[in-house]
Order: sequence, then structure tokens, then C-alpha cells
Amino acid sequence: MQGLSSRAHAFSVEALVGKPCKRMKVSDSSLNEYPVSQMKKAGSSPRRSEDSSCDPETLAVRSGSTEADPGGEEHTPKESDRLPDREVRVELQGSELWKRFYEIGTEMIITKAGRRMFPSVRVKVRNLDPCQQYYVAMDVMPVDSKRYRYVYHSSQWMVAGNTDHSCISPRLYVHPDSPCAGETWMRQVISFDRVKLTNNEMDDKGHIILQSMHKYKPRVHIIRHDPRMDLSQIQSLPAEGVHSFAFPETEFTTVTAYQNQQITKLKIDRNPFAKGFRDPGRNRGVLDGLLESYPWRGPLSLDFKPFAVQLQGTVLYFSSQPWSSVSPLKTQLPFSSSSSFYPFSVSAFSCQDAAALHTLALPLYTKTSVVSPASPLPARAFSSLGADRLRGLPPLSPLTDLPLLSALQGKKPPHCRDPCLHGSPGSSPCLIPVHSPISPQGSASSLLPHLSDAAAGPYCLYRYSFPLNAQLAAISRHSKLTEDTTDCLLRQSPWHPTTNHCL
Amino acid sequence: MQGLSSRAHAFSVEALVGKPCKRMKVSDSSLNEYPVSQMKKAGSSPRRSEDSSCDPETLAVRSGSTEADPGGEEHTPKESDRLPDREVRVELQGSELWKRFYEIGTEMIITKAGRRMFPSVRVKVRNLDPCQQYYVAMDVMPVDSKRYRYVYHSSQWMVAGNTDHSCISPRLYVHPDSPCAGETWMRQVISFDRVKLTNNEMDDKGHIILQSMHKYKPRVHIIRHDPRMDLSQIQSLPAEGVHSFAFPETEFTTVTAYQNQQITKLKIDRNPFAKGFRDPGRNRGVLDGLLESYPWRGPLSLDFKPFAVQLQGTVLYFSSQPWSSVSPLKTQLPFSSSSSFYPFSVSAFSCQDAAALHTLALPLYTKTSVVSPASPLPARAFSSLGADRLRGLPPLSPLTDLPLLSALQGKKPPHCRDPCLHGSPGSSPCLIPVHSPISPQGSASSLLPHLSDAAAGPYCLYRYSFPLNAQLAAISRHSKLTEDTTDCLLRQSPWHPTTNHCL
DNA sequence: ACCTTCGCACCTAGGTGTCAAATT
DNA sequence: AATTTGACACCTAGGTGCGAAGGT
Repeated sequence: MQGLSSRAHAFSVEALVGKPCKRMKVSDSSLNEYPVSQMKKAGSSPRRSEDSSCDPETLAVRSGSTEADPGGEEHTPKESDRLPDREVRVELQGSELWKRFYEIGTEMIITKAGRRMFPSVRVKVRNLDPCQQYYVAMDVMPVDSKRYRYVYHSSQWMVAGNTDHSCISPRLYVHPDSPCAGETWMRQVISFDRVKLTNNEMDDKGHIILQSMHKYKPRVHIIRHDPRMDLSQIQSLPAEGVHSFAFPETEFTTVTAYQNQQITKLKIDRNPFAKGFRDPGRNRGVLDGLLESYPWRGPLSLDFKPFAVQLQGTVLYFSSQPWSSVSPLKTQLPFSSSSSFYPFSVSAFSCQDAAALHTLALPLYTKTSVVSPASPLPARAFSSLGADRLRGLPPLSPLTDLPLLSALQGKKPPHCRDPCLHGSPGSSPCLIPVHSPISPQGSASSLLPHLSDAAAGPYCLYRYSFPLNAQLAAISRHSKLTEDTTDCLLRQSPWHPTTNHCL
Repeated sequence: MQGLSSRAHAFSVEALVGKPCKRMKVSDSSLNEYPVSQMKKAGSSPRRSEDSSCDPETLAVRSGSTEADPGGEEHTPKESDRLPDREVRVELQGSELWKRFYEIGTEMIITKAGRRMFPSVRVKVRNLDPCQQYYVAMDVMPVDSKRYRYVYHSSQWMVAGNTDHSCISPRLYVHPDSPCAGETWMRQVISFDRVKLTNNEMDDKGHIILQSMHKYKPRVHIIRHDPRMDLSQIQSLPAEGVHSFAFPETEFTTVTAYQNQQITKLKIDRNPFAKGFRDPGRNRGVLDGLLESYPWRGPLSLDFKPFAVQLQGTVLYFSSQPWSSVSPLKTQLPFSSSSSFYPFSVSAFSCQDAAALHTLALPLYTKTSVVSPASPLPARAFSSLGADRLRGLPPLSPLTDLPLLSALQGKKPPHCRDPCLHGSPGSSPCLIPVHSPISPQGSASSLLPHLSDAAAGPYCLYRYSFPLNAQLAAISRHSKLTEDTTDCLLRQSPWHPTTNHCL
């Protein structure tokens, strides 16, 4: 418990034992995959719902049309691929982490200077018109008109009064890559990690102004760029050509100091900038410490550079925490994976190291059309030529820093004649050649044995960091994933909060 | 000399005594203010000139026209305001620093991973069509087809062979704010500080690929956004609608390690990221140290937060090095100010502290149309409303952190309903109320007496940093500038290399 | 009591030149 | 002998929660 604020310690008994909050558990299928999408008109009143479990209405405007489609289709969950081709879809990334927080009761700190969100809103968009220009924007809407207070002895948020939100004009955060072609938007994870929340109503920095002790939910807007309008100055949503999406699990309560210490713990555990507050843990032997502590580490954090699995000419990177699904925290807060066909829960691949997951499985690029920009970059200059060129390269060897794909500098990628590829400048990922099979149905822990048996076979050295920046080395045997598995993992990208890198 | 590489120490005797290189001194008027501007066609061969002294030809295409103007006007220096209204002009910022380097013989390190330029190319553009969309881009052209080597005992660069540059396709770095309205481009300093140079011909990060030991010169391109073309993928310059500018003083030689230790010294002295290599200096008394060492500090660097002078409701910030014009280095390398009517040489106001000069003289904004974005941001959301609103505020008091104008987060400013103002998030500048007059003809050192007389009158505390991050305080008496002085200072913006902040 | 603010230590992320070693 | 590379210490810049202090 070291490192938690005295405030968070007070009174909260239930919080300490990890009792799930008296919050309706949101079914997986109603979250993430089928967010609320609605035709958004400028100046329309906020959508309000006391119950944050999602009614998955989907009233999306047909992409590319100027007029709103009055007969917007309604989709039910589990109809994963039934959507018409040109129906704009937005999928929340890092949903598992959001759900972890949501179960406890997400809190977001707001300050005068502005505070980033953690987790941040990150989405993937589909079915845009590749040639159409779009703006992508985010705002934060009140969930209700209530003021809340946190009751420590019951670890609950209680209504404490009413509020009028109308006095503050909501601010729209336009993604800095805007405007950009649909093709480019779809190729990257769209990250809103630079968004800052403030309680300063006089804010002049363009931050999103919220009131403390209130409930909010972010929305993402896909805005067709109408060349007749000057959208370079957009400050509110246009009346038409806008798709809006909300994700129930991203609801949060604004605070100026954390109330629930479970939230504090999870933030410290997952936000790399809060590493300094993690339990230091003992300095273990290279393998012993790894094998003993890692699957059960709880608040102790060992932060690994991502694994990389190479498979028949296919390179796959993933985070080195495939065991967190059986960690005490996970048991405490049993939020099952939203996609049962994934061999591991997605949260098992969340990443805690800022340098991690900067890389992209390049040979899979043409397969998956997933790019990993180093910052919110549109992959304008990305060309399939790059993939082609690199596909011809020999398999990469372990122990090599991989400049395979490296991040572009600057906000948007420089435009170069040669194809520009995205990836990691600083991380030193390592390839683990693939030998032994893991079935697509294999659990997360099926990766573990490969670490426990360190003596045999070719192995791979890779670096990871302790909280105190110690550099250690771990030895891992080779492993293998099937194509299916690889594909699944790729489709649900691991996520890093400060950069918007993903698989 | 501590901290200089052994390499730079070797042989170079003349370098040590600061002998000006056997380089033709470029007259002030031929530099900076009237750069080479030419109609640029895609695929045209690089402009080559063995003599880097500038022939100030100006063959600019009339802004806003799709067709190149065949009768491009030629301007001679000193015709400052004779240009037709719609003639695009590009002015190099930080020209004084560039000239300091140029006199010695600018070297730029190139690495496999990519290295930033120092100084970086920063320009201000004029006479764009406010409503027209433009791309702004930069590339680096070979000055000749020679390979050079540095001769230590004569501190000179000598031709060492010939090279064929044609094997490397030059890369175009498109400014990340592109595309953007002319109005926005003109309102900000356009900084190319994220550009990276590399010697890796296989670079896949979009960096500019150069060959070591060769001479190059950056070019800046203003590209009309033709809506008929998809410029989001531009990788080479279009055939028409392009204005290109080059600045003789930005010529440099690429190296993998510095050759001339004067260059090393100047880089260390001016680049905030190299602060760790500056001579530590003794910890002086607050005022003694200030007054004794500062004007003559040489390699010793004290880095101050910027001064701010308040004048009849007008706030003016400037760097705290008005004495460097009489420093030994300055004497050694007597590059006079390019604008003789300035009361101080411009280099006198160059800034060494990363936190400095983040602020903007707000009430002067409407006068000068100069904005100081915190990063290469277009000031899209900036509105004169902001200036109006703030002009009504009471005078700011000393000892107060100034959130007057604060930086927008993210690459481009979020679009907000309230006017967004640009300035500094982290710096703590201080206002020096203005009482005693300084004549417009006053020299830089005329500011000094106000610091030496610390006992009387109201004073202002401000922070500055030692190389070892010590925080000290200096006391300064009030001073006053005339409106003329203020205006002059504002028009030639001090510059900070890593951020593109300016007055 | 409850909520907010501010300085702080401790991180991430990445830009410097240095120096020893490798490369050519 | 000249040039390049890479690990390194030391910076800038800024994102964390902490905890004392302030405000209501």
C-alpha cells in the first residue's frame, strides 16, 4: 500500500479488499465493439443516460454523404461483420484497460493547468471513404446533471446535488492530424492522448473544461471535410456529415484528487509516468524473480520490452505480460475478455513500458493494414512499396536492435520519395523465433512454460527495466503461434498510453 | 576548454585563437533579409554556387497564381518595403546565430538514427494570400559536387574529391502544420526544428539523407495547395505554384564528428541540450556574479529566464543577454547586426534557455501580428478577441508566474470556442515595471546599469538556471523602453532553438 | 469535512557532445 | 590515418501521484 495517498487510505475498507463496486457490470458485448453511434447535429444537447450500460444503437450517417441518412441502421451486438461496407465504424482501443477502471469506477484528475487522461481515448476507424478528407475530433459530455461525492466507507459514488452544465460551452478537441484522408485515418490508431482536462473555466489553452465531481463520457466524432466550408477553424460540430461515437466503459468521474485508492493503484500500475510510485520490489535473480513474481506480481511491476514472435516470415510483437490475466488484480476484478475467440485476454497484452510496443509487425502490414505511428501521425507517406521492399529481407535475428520500422519525427510524417515506415526509434525489441506450437485456444498462461524452461534450445536475450532503471536480462525459449493466433493478436492491438503505438 | 573532444583539440591552433576562417565574409545586406528565391519546378537540378556570398536574385512567383510569373521581379538589398504587396517573402529567423556559425564554418552532425540541426531553420513568411492554403516544406541541396576534408593545422575545409549526388533522391520535409491557410502561416514562426539529418541511405524514417563531408544548404518552399491535386502525399515539389528560398548563412558541412572546435564550443554554448558540456563556472553571488561575469562570460553560461519590460500597458519580453554583443566571442567574430536601426544587435537578444522566450507581448499583438506558438503550431484559433479581453486586465505584477498566454497542447491547437492564446506553459518570466527611459539609440549595455543598482526602488525577482540546475535569484531595477525601441525589438524576434518561441 | 492547489520527487522520452572502439 | 559508430553522462521537457497547506 506504500505510495498511496493518505486520502485514499481513509475509510475505504471495501476498497482495500477489492470488493467490486456496486456498479452494474457491463456485458462485454455491449461495450467496445458496438459503441453508441449517432448522427450528430451542431448544438444538439448532450446525450444523457443514467445507466451507463450501453444500448447499442447505431445511427451512423453513411460516410461520404453530405445529407444525414435518416434511415440509419441499428445493429445488435455480435454481428461483427454484418455492417454494410460503407458504414463508418469506430472501435475503442485499449478497451480492456478502460474496463478495468470502469469496474472500479474511473476517476480522472482535472487541474488548473490541464491533466491528461489515463487511459486516453484511442480508436480505430473503419469503412471511411479512403479518398474523402475527414476531421476526427473528441469532446466530453456530461453523463447527467448530478454532482457526486465519494463515500469512503462504502467505496461508492453518491449523488450529492444537481448541476447546470449549460453555463460552460463544451470544447471540441480536433485531432491534430486533421484533416486527413480516410485511408490514412483507417491505417492508424487515432490517439487522443494529448487531450487535457481542466477545471479552469477561464482556460485559454484549448483544454477541455469540466467540473469536478461530475460524471462524463468522451465522444469521438468523424467529420466529413466539406471543401465548401472552412473547417480549419471548426469549434463546434457541423450540422451534417458527422458520425459520433461513445463508449460506455470510458465514463469517468472528475476529481481533483483520487478518491478510490483502487483507482490510484491501477493508475500507478499502468501509467508509465507514475512508475515512481510503484512498489520497488526486491531485486530478484534473473530467472527466479521473473518466474516467481511475474505472474503474481500484483502491485510489483517488472516492465519488459515487448516480446516478438516470428512466424513463417511473419513478425509479431506483443507485450511481455501474458500472465496478468491470472494475477490477483485480475481475479479481483474479473472482467472477461470482450472477444472470446482471442487466445488470451487482451489485457494480458497491455504494456507498461513507454519504450514498448513501438514496433510494427511489418510483413503483416499488407495483411492487416495496421500501422503504428510514433505519435499521432497520419501515415501519409506510407506506401505499400515499403512492405514489399522489406518482405524480401531475410528473417531477423535475435539480439539485434530492430530499426525495421522506425518512427517518423515531427507531428506528421515528412513526405519522402522513399516509402516511410512507422515503428520505434528507441526501443530494443527482440525476436523470439517460433518453434513450439500454441493452439489458438491456448490460454495466456500457455506462454509461461517457455519461460520456465530456460536452459534448452536457442534463446533470446532481451532487456527490461526495473522501477529503478536496473537493466536485467531474461532468457526465454522459443515459442510459436499459429497464423490464426497471430492474426487475432494483431487485430486487437496492445496499447501504450503515452505514445499511440500499437501492433 | 574542458569538454571539447580530443578530436577537436588536435592540431587546430588557429581555431583556438578564433581566427576567422578563410571564408569570404558575407555582407549583412546580402544575407537573411533577401534570400535567394526562385521559381521551383519539380525535378529541377540543385542550384549550385561555389561562392556562398549571396547574389540576391529574387525570382518569386506571385502568390496565389497557379501559373509561374515569367517576369519575376529582381530585388536589390535595402529595398525593404518596395516589394509588391503580394510578393511572397520569406525571412530567416535566428539569422544572427546562423551567421555566427557561418563565419566559423557551420558543421552539422549526421548520424544513422538522424540528428537534428542546430541551429534549425526557422522562417517567417509574408505576403501570402490569407485565405489560400499552403504547404511549407524544406529540403537540403548540395552546394557543389565536392567532397571536403578538414585540415586541422589551418582550420580550413579543403576540397578532397568529387562526388555524384544524383544517386540519392533528395527528400522533402513537409512542415507538419501543412496544409494551412496563409493567414496562419504568416502569424507564426515556421520552425523546422524537428528535421533530422542522416547519413543512412536506407533510412526509413523520412529523415533527410545527406553524405558526410559535403556542403549543403537548406531550402524553404512555399507551395500553393491546389485543391485539384492530392498534396497529402506530396513527395516532390509540384511543377508550379512553388516559391523557393535559400539563405546563404545556412550553408553547412556535414560531419559525423565535429572537426572545428570553435563550432563545438558554439554549439555547446547555444544548444540547450548540450548544457551539460558547458563550463560549470563558480557559484557566484547573486548580483556580483551577474555583473562581473555575464557580459564577459565567454564559454561560461548563465541562463536566465527572459526579462519582461512593461511599458504603458505594453508588455515586452526579451532575453536576458543584452550584453553578448560585447562579449569576446562577438568581438572575435564581428558580424554586425543586419538591421542597423535596431538599438541593439539582434544577437544580443538570443536566448540560451529552453524555458525562455515562451511568452508573447500580448497587447502588442494587434500591433505586430506576431504570435509565439509553443510548438510548431498554427495559431488557427487565435483571435483578436483574446487580445482585447486581456488588454483590459490590470498590469501584471512581478513575482507572478504568467499564464498570460499559454501554449496549446498537441501539434496543432485544439479548436476551441474561446480564443486560444499562445505562450509559455512552463517558464516563469517576470515583469519589470518600466520607469527609467532608454533611448532608442541606446546601446545594449544601457540596460546593464539597471541591474547594478539593486538596492533602490521596487524590484523584480526572477529565476535563472546554472548548468547544474541551481536556482538563484537576481534583482533588477525597473527600466523603460520607448515605444520605438519596443517595436524594433518585437519585429526582430529572439529565438530559441528547440522550441519555436519568439517574441 | 470536504475539496482544491502547489511544490515536489520520481518518472518517461529524447536531444547533446564525449570518448573509446570499430571500420575503412 | 581518417572517419564512423555506439554506449554514456548530462541535459531539456514534461507527465505522475504525494502530501502539506489553503479554501469554503
